[in-house]
Amino acid sequence: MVELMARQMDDVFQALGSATRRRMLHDLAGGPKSVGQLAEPFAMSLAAASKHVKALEKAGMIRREVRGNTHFCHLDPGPLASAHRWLSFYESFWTGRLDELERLLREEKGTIPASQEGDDT
Amino acid sequence: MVELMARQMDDVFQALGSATRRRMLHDLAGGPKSVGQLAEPFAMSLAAASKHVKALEKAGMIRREVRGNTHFCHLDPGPLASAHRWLSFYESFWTGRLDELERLLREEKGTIPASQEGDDT
DNA sequence: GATCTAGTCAACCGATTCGTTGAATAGCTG
DNA sequence: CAGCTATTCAACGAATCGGTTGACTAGATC
Repeated sequence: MVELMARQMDDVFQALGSATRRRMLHDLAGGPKSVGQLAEPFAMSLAAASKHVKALEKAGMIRREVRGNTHFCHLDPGPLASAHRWLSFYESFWTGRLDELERLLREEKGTIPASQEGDDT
Repeated sequence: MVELMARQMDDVFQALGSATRRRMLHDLAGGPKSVGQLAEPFAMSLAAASKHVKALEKAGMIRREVRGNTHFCHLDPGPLASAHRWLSFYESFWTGRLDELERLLREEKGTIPASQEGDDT
């Protein structure tokens, strides 16, 4: 199941809404890193960086593997794929394929994807 | 120029980090809507909805056309395309094409001057 | 002109965010 | 054991967020 509920989508996009965390994800694309390694590029306390890691973890984009003293963070691309998929809905819009967009909108009238449904306040 | 600066990316992802605003974007995909029309699905004051619209506008995802009394909002897909493109960097990760990811990372070494630690195995 | 409608603005409030610091935990090392 | 390393946790403060209400502006309508 690739679709995430609205709440999880909130977490994912909110996590992505920080250059610090985007940079961390990017660094993680090169392979697993410890929290300390992730924190290194930034002029902030380790505790602050640790909170960013926690935010990414909460959003499901990081998987933590505690080995001895150090916590290794692995990138989990699932939520990124979900976000990408959510945005793809609008792809026909920026590629100019409005007919395709219209098809998507019509098709959707029957089945409501969770990623498009905002329910709470 | 498709790339946005980090600050603008922050605005875009932060704007997307709310189910309310995602719903507004989705409604806008069907065509331009007034602020009142965008606010209608939600159990919140018009002023609150207006703030959400402003957030989307600040992120560049909405274009406003004031005609007489009412403000018509048009979807501007540019920032969505940027976000989509940003996420595409990780696409090879979730499709399992790790070799492609590695190529992207290597290719990027030349173009990005930031203090990134090079750790090739 | 009076009034209704569409929307913004400013002030306010409670919750959350983003950073700090100092203390605590747990593993490694001499 | 003492002490270093890696990391979290708790408390705090400033800033921002998401909502409210009441006042305001501007266009439409009678």
